[in-house]
Amino acid sequence: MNDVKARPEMEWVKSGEVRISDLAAELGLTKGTVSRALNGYEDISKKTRKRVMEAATKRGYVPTTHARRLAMGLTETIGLVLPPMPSQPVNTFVSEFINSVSAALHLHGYDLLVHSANSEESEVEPYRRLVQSRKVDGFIIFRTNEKDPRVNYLLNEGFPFVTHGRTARMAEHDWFDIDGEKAFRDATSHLIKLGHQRIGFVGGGREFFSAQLRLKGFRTMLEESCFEKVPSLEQPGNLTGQGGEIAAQNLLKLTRPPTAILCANDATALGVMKAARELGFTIPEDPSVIGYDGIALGAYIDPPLTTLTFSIEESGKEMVNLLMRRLKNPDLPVISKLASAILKLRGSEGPPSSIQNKNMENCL
Amino acid sequence: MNDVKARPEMEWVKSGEVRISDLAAELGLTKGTVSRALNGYEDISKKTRKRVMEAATKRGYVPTTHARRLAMGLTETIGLVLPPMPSQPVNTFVSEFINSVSAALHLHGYDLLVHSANSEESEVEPYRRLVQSRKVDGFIIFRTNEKDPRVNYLLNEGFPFVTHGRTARMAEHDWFDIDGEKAFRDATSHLIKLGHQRIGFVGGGREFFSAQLRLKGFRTMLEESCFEKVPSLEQPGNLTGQGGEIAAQNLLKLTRPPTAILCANDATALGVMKAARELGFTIPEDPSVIGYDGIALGAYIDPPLTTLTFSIEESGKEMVNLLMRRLKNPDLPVISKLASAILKLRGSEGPPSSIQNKNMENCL
DNA sequence: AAAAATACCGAAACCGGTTTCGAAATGATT
DNA sequence: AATCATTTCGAAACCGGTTTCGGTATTTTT
Repeated sequence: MNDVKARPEMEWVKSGEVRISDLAAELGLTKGTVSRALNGYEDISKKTRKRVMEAATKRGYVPTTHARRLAMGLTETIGLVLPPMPSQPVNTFVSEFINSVSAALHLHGYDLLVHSANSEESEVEPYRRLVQSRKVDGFIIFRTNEKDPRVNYLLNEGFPFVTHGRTARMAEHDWFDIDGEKAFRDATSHLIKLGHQRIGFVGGGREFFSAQLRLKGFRTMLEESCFEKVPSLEQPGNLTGQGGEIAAQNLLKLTRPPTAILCANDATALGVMKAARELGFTIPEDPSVIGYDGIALGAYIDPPLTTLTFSIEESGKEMVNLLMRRLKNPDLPVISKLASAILKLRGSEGPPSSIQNKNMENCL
Repeated sequence: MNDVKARPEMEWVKSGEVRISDLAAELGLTKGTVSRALNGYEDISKKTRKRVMEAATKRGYVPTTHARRLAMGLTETIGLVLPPMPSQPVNTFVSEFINSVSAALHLHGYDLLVHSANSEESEVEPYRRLVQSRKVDGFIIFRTNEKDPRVNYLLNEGFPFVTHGRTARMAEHDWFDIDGEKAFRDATSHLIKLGHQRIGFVGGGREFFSAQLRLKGFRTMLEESCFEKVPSLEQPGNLTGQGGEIAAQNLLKLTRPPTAILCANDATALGVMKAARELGFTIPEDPSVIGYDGIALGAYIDPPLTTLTFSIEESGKEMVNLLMRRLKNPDLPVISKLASAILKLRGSEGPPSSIQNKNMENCL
């Protein structure tokens, strides 16, 4: 082992102060050689490589990110823009999702840049800025709308991204989604099997594709079971507790109120439960309530909220996989992945208190 | 207006493709001149500056971030490392906080880099990596422990950061915190005024400084009101619903159970309420329950959860202010800011069902 | 009108890495 | 031993900006 002559001023206390040129000078090599040694090029002798590696670890050399990225022409960073939040968000999806995405990206050596949307400007503005300043290599988009300006912009720009949720142009971009339609078919079927004959539905805004798909699942299952359509049992909502309250009031004041209410998400379901209580109804006997999202808090209320749940962890991982694939080869065909939600029975649903009609096998 | 001769190939469709050298060539200037013109240097004539600016906007020139940062020797990025999350978080603090911090940083031209902590490695490892690779200029830290390795590392490294929450070394670093002690004095006082004589407390882990301060506030107010100390009324918790359940079982099985239970956070309170229900107790008559965090969903449960709430928005803003100040001048003296929580009465507390002793003015 | 001051811009170094290219040193071949 | 192939490394260009310095061209001063 050839011991390098120790310098008198051995003050490498602070980390991150040693540059590649320092290493090179210390070893009597050039920057280029050190760089190649560190990056596993084949044209470096074993001996030199070893010397370089040892010196690097000893001195705690870590390449300066910006320099490396500039030289290599990439950012190794993925952008995630938080959509404007309701003043009081109800579910923890966002933080769990960020956590999962960040962890998955890290495995690939990527960083996560989180921006917040300024509600005063256009929805695509943050994306435009991020693209133009070349701060990111791609985007993770969630909470998609059917006609999504962000998707339009990025598609037009030819910039890589993956969405959580489908859009009208889903054939043109990679996406990951939960099969909300199937989820709501399942939930509806579950209620029908319990004996419910009148099932209400509280939806989300028309702009949310996912909410539309959930409604579709609900309708499909009713049709398959030969239920007649009752438009008044389908109430619009807005994915918030307040929306749920209003919708529930409308539903429960009907001359023949539903014996079960399916909600587009858990926040809505909580609003429904609150309104139902205030109107003197008792859950789950009358009416049953089912939500969607699987929020942890649902387990602590009375009765515990039955809900459709899915793995946010998995969502993040899968989306990162899709995005990494896209970045490696931009010309690959578009792919997508559909995961399913599972019905988590917790107690806010049950058989209807009075089984009015026993003619359940309508159309079988 | 001197119109630049239009080029035949006007295909600047894709944004982000024009470099400063392109601009310079087009204008017959040098890179340096264009750069100075764009950055408001005084040694550029009005005419040239105008020409440059117009060409820049016309061509949609945006400087490449990494190049600029490398040249200027800064990252304009702040790091935020997500602490390992409970598998099912109940509150939305993290997402709201990220949102607020990100927005505030953006106003200063800074980006937010979010990392997730790998639970297998040391808590400081992500910080070390971020520091060494020079990816960030500073950190936002939250959920501090009394003895916090992250704080120790960064202080030792002399690296800028601000914490949300105090630490044992709070005299050495900038911090922002909610005055949990005062908050719990207020809440305790409120319960005493309602007539409660036996008040239980469910705390957080000893490692969380904030939880300790809340306990202190509780004790202080009891002392001031000349209540005798009853150790069994102080239960440990872990800031989760499960912890609340266990603690509540212990409290409510006492021969003389408390008529009110103060909880270190809302998740705990939810657990307490659940356990109380299951044991046949009725809130708020017996016992009253108060939480801390102000989670939005607390308004939808039955009864709505009375809680101590504070502005996460403000927290984020203030922390960014503190950090920006520190970055501008690292040698400034340490400062801190304490904000207060307010008691949001929603219905889970009230007078005790049986006012046992009327000797309320104990020591006044 | 000559000298001095000022305005304005070009040239070049620099930030800290990566990568290409070619040359020197070493080893293999005949 | 001369020739050719390999191994190994240095030199230099490059990524895309910023900033310092110095030199004309233009004004202002005397």
